Amino acid sequence: MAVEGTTGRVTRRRVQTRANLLRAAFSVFAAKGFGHVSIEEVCEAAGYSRGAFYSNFSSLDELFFALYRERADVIAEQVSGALALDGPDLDVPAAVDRVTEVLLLDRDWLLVKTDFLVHAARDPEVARSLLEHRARLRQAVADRLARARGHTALPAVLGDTDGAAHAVVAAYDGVTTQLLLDRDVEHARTWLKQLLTALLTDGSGTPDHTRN
Amino acid sequence: MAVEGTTGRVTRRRVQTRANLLRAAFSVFAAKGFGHVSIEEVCEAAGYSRGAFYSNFSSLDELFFALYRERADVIAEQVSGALALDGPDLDVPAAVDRVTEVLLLDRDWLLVKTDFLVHAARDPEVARSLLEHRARLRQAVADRLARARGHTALPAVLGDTDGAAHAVVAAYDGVTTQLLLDRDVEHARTWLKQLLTALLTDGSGTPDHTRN
DNA sequence: TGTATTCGATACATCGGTGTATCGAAAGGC
DNA sequence: GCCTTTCGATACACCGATGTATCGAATACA
Repeated sequence: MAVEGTTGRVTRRRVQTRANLLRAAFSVFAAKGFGHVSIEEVCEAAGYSRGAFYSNFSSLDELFFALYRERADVIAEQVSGALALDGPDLDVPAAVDRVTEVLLLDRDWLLVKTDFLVHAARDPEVARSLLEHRARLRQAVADRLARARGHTALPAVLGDTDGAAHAVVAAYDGVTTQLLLDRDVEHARTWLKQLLTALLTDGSGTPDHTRN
Repeated sequence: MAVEGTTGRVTRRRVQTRANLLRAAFSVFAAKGFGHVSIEEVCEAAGYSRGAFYSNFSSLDELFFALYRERADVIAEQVSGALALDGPDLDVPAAVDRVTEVLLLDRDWLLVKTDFLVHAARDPEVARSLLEHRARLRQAVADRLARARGHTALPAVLGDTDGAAHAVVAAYDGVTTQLLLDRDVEHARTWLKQLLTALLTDGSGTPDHTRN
């Protein structure tokens, strides 16, 4: 069944097991990667039988999708929060710091996120959904940049705030790729800050690199 | 068998079938993604039986790895070529154009490459190998930038040419991510050029964006 | 508390993929 | 051209995962 049209009954236990399955699935997906995970593995990790699984989801894809949406929404909120945190204008560098802190937090999430990316890259429908999600986040960045206009002049090459927001996302994606390989979160953070600084300002900052 | 220590005989047919298997595997991997591909599928696509497969490779992973290395080396050569193409100094923008052209050519390759990335992200051994490969490419970029020093001043935020090379790679990775989703190669190219320009110079360029 | 209903565990049939062993047929050396 | 060696196709046994059907247990509602 898995998909309910009408809510027959409220069922308290059900939401619990569903949550447990999702949580366990996250670990398993992060560890093995989507495509190398069986339904049974997820069930075992969660401490349920396959009966429970099929009662809540109709396929691994469905669970994976649900899992991604849930976590992605949480992250999006955190980012929006970090962006909106200070007053009506002011301090791009500080905002950069906060956002960087939030974005490069959990390696497991990056793994799952990348898995979802390659999944979306092969399914136009999923790709649309992911593009929209990215667009929303990017818009939040653009809005934030617009509010800071005048304090920090953007380089002309990127165009308006929208172009700059694109650049910010690209920088994030780029740093993510490297982080997935070298597993050095701290370095990734400081380096993302540098990159964003280079992109969003016209000069002066402090270098530091010499890494793999 | 699959792995030969001593070359018993030259065997002309063998190299042919091996090449055929690799070529077919590339298509299949690009279409379905590693982890959703069976040995049988590859064999069928190549027009061989599983006997041929096991005679040439010992596992799907081995084939995938061989496949990646082969293509990656080709790309690396092309990039190096594009970088070294003009005289002992001169014209960063032109080099950017050429490299951009080479890098964002084949979507299928980007798909396979990303699959390999997530694979490497979960296997430290593979990650090491991939990091080294990336380091070599990045070094080529750094060398090229060093040769252009004086013509175009780099922004101080990135540090030396090495830092700048890091930034170039990150920009490429970032644009790749977006391209995987929106499938717009032309836009990705022009945009990568913009990004690189923004990163490698201190000012003045021509904007153009308004995209998803 | 009783009872209708939902949830999830167990059992079963099935299917697709894997790896190996065997054997006929190509291909290279002479 | 013969004969040896290698390559790859076929056949087989096996396993793990899938999806469904059934049934007992847990839960909401009266």
